[in-house]
Amino acid sequence: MNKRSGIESKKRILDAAIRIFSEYGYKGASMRMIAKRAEISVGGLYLYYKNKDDLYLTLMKGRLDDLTGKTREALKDIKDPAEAMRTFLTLRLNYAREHREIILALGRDPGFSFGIEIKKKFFRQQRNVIEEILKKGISSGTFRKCNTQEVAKVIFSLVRGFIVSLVIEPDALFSPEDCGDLILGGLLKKGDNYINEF
Amino acid sequence: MNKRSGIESKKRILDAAIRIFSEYGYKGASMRMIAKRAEISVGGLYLYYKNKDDLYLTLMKGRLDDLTGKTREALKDIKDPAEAMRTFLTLRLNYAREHREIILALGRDPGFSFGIEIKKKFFRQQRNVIEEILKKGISSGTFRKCNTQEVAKVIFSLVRGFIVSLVIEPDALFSPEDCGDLILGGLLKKGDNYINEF
Amino acid sequence: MNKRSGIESKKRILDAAIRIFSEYGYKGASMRMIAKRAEISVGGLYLYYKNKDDLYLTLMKGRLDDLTGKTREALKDIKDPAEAMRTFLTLRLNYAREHREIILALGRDPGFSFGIEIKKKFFRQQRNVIEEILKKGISSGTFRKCNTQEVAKVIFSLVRGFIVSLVIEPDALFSPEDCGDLILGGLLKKGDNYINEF
Amino acid sequence: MNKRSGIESKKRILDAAIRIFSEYGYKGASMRMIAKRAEISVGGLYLYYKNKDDLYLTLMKGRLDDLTGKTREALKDIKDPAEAMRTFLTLRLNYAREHREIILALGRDPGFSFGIEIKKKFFRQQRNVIEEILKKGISSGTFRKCNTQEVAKVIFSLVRGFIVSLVIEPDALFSPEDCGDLILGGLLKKGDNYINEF
DNA sequence: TATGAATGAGGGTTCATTCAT
DNA sequence: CATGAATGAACCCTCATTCAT
Repeated sequence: MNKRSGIESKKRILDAAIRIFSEYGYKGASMRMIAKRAEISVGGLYLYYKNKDDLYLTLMKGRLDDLTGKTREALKDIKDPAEAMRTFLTLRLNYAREHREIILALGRDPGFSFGIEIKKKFFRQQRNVIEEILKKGISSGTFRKCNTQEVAKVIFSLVRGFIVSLVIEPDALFSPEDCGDLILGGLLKKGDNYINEF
Repeated sequence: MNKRSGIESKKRILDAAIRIFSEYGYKGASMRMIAKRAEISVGGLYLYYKNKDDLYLTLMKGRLDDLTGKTREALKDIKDPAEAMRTFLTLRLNYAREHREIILALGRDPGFSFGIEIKKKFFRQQRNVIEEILKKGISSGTFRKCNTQEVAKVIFSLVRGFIVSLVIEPDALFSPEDCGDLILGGLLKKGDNYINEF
Repeated sequence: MNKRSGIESKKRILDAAIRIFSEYGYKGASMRMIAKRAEISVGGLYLYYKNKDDLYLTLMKGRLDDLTGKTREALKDIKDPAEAMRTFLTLRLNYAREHREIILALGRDPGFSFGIEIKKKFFRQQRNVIEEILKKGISSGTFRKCNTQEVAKVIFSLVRGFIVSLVIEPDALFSPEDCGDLILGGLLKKGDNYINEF
Repeated sequence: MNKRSGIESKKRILDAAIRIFSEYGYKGASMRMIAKRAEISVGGLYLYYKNKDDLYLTLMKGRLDDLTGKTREALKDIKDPAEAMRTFLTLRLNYAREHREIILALGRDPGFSFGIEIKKKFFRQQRNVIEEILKKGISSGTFRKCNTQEVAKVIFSLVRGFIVSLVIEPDALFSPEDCGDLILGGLLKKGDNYINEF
């Protein structure tokens, strides 16, 4: 029996869990797998987490709160809406790449309902951040008028899709710069009048 | 024992499977559930499909090929790149909404590696469609010059994200029109010169 | 895989279960033990019974109903209360001896609440049978007046104690005859006036 | 770490154990539960008792010896056999009610064989007490002649059944007085000659 | 072509017991 | 004396898969 501090074990488990969950999904991950990866016994897992759900939820909640915090932090001093949008995109996309596991686990089949609530909350927060940028951009005259709520959804979906690509086909990943260019400039040449009442 | 033609049974199973897989995910779905929904015996399933993987794969392959076909069909007579892009977006987004099951199953936890190949092929095809539109648009002078491969990825991610929303939070769904406006026109006001060398 | 009829398997399981439950108690018995004794696989158990509780309850309910039926049957044509009492005692005590398993399982720790209800119902029925005999005996003048409810409890406890002896110390078993003698005649010599207002 | 004397801890554990065992049965009780109730650590339990069995056995042995002592004490100065019988019954029944825990634990599923020995010894002692009363009663002419051994078993079973009622259905409890009346006087009216050669 | 009883590995979880501190 | 983290076997239960019918 390796004696370890409780705190250390808790962290080891969390680290192992994020890896396993992101690799196999909630259902596909087994407590035995997680225990092995955490180099702890099966029973040991239950010393720190009430059950599989608890482990999963704790995991998600913690990591998501972290990302939310980082997002707000990065944006708080940026005045220019276009730059803010680029920053958001860059931060979000890079974070996804660097913290593959959390983000992967996030997109995976939870299989139980409560888990979804935590995610929804997070998604709402993210969309709100985008919408705020849009509103500022419109009122400052930088952005055209648009349905901020809808456009926020579109941009958020874009980020979401990027994340899914992390799981399924990493070759589909794109650069934050190109993404920013598209979002800000659109496809059409300037002077083109195709766009409705944009 | 219900006497049925093999072909009919095969179809019944596929229909049942798509429903169950999309509702519970690959891991969460059980052969018993599928058998029950298909009104066939458990053993009967194995008469038509080697195993769970085989059933899942056959399912995906068939439905995805169908969607690919529909996409090419809808686009083949459209000349204007902007309209083609809007058509693609509309088709793809609506298809996702109308065939929830396939698309959900597609986005859900496969839990085994081979399934990914089929998906990747489909995704590649979809991206190619987008890229073709982009190239035509640029060469016809309608679209600005851009890295078509990268931008195709961005647009495809957007669609992909839309689909994930179907599972996780349907309130995040947006309209194909708003989406088309953003993609085509961008956020910035005309005349704005923020965009690099776009 | 041994192919057997469902009904046969169901019975085999019940037989195995009664043995295991009576030997180890509800908690002490494991589904694996029962499966092994029934010469079936663990999974097979669950083909016929939803879970451990279900198996236990089905078991108890069936056997208890059987005993209740037998009791009423044996008593229904006996007119003489003293003979009825002797018959009841003999039947009950012999049944306990011959169906050790059920009765043992009955007295054992259920560990879950619903099981108790079934037992209570059975016990109440048994006490009612006794009380009826007492009432008839009193009204016919054969028995002295007494608090029939209380005395029914005493006699029932006696039977209950006999049963417990089956588990714990079979040497403590006594003959139905001696038991009948005591209940009917008491310890005191005739003519003795010790008894209160009996 | 609470500093306590070994003796005090030992007692605390025993007190906790009796409560837990009587509430959940041997199998249903966990060492953790007992530790918590005793306000000691899990490991602490094993400082005083080799294992769960040891704890259980020590517990039973101690409490049973105590009851045996009390029984003998109460009876030693009573000359009249009828009164002695009433006293025994009253003492035993009340003790069961007042020390529910021990008695409950006693009647509960031991799940392992050694525990039975201790109980058997106790039961033998109790039966001997009854038999002595019977013998004295017969030789003094107060009681009819009877097979003392058998009748002792009957009476002891009665007590035993009373105890089981404590667990299963407390409504089935009866008063020591009514019980004494039945045992001493029987059901039949005086003058009745039904009883064999009693 | 079809059935469904049977299997057994593996899932989540608990718990008596040990041992470094 | 005392702690409580750690262990691992065993528990109940599920499920993909097989096969006699």
